[in-house]
Amino acid sequence: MIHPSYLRTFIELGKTKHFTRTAENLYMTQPGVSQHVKKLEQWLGKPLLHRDGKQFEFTEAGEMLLQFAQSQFRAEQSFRDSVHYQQTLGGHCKLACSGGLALQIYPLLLDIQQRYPDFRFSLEAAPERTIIREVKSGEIELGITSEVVQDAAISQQLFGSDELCLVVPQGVNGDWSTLKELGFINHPDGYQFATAVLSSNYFKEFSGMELLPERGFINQIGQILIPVSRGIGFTVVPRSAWQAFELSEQVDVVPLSSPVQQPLYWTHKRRKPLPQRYEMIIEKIELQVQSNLEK
Amino acid sequence: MIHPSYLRTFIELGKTKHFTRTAENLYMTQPGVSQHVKKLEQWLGKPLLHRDGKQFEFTEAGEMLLQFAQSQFRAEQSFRDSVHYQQTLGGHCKLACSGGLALQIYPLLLDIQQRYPDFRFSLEAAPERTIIREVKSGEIELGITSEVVQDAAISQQLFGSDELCLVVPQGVNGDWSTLKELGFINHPDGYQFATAVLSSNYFKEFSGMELLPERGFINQIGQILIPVSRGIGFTVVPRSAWQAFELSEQVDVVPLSSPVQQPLYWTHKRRKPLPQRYEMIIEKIELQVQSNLEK
DNA sequence: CGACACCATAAATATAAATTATCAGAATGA
DNA sequence: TCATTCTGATAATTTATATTTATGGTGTCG
Repeated sequence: MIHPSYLRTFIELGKTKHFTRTAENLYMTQPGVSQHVKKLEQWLGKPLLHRDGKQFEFTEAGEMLLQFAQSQFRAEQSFRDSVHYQQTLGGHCKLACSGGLALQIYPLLLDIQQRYPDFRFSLEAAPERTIIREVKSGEIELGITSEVVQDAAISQQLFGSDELCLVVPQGVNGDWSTLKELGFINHPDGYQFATAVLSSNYFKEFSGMELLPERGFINQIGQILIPVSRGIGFTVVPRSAWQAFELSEQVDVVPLSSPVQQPLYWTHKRRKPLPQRYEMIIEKIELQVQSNLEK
Repeated sequence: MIHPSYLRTFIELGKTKHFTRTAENLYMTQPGVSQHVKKLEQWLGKPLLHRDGKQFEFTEAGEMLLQFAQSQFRAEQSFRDSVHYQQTLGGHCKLACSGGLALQIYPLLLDIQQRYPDFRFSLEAAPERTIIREVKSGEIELGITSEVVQDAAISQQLFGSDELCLVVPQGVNGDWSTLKELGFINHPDGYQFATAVLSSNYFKEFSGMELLPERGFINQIGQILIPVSRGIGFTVVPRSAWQAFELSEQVDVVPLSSPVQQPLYWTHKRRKPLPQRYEMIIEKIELQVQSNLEK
């Protein structure tokens, strides 16, 4: 890319149409202006001036370069302005969370965007492991996870919890034998969730997920409970996922003797403080999660 | 403005997130990368990296700079492309001519623009002197004039002519005494035109415009002939202006014993060859002017 | 705990840009 | 018409800038 001071010189030459006066205005010497123009011509590979002795006119390329140079300087100016103006009610926010939470959170984000159109949101529904990986890589800036991440590069804050629900087809009881017969509907976090719930509520019978027949796998949050509602199997999902299921009355939630709370952590890079624009989002999401617990 | 090579380095750092590897990829040394980043930070007045020992993350300003730098490079690339691609069927064409011709020419330009939307036209209707001045200053690139300009910076080519018409109210004869009684309706080129026509057709009686009463002055081409149509005075305009007058049947054109042809010259800067994009325009206008003569 | 990987800093060197000095052509004015 | 002034181009020199080399400190991993 060309040295911008050459462009500045050329812009001034466009105004004065006079080498010597250009030099004076820019506090340089006349040969400097000549050399700048020559550099620009070498760079573009085209003459910028029709020269006729000491007279000159701008060529087509010259006129175009004037336009371009000015646009580059304007772009720089507006960039510097935007850097110095801290944008707290706008900007690109990149988040990721579980599918169940995503269904609840997305409307909140849209509300914000409607009120403050300078916001732009990317919300990804993804499994825990993916979220953690993407936070570490910087693809997303703020994740919501339930796992505690053992990584010095990651910082986490507990802000709420989501109860894990054992969901069975309508009218089915929660006996171990029934569950074993039904079989398990798996999803990206299925093994982790099921292990947590079954090991503490069926500690006598449960001895590992490998012994339960897996009846299917689905990674669309809206669809995990469909096979359950049709009597095909049982599964374990966060309460938020069950609440978000449109046919929630066609499945039953088995009351658990020892409920399992799934903690919710804000998860982001430790060394990179979250930009201010996340403040409002965090506040709204925490409110939403608290209201879930009260139901 | 900042040296672009710093930006290039920063872009590479954005890709590698690694000083040493950035240096290798750009065939420079590691301290060079550090110094480039430092220069950029001094320039912006904000840190670009959250540093933590040898680890780092981009700050908000850093992310913004990455975006900006890439957009600057893209802009430069597309500029260079556009310079090397000769645009013959598009671009900004700046023309000026008399009002009468403007009325005829403007539809031609709009036809062209409809077919080739990359064109952009500025057509100014102006008096001769204005046209010449603006061609010299570069405000317009191509003018149509009737005068021969004695100026080494201007180049002209004869391409047609427009007949000057002595226009009187309907039913009025062209006797000198009648004209003198009617009085003159003046316009920007009125004295010049009238002097040319009257001195060669009324050479016995005519002895200067000062002796004719001036009944009005108007610089809108569509309105010059209105006072004439109402019997208020006579005037002299190019045939193109009379043809363009919507009430042309409400005025009479006096047949002249010695018709006066107004030459039409393409007028532009001598040292600045007309860009190719004017080719089609010139062709169309010349055709139009020739068809005027045949009427 | 030692070896290595990584980035920062300072000094030295290399590169690039500015100025000075000078020339040549064109406009200006007596 | 001819000297004078004004303007821009070029070459050589100086100055400024950027890059590299050398080195140091810190964190990481086996």
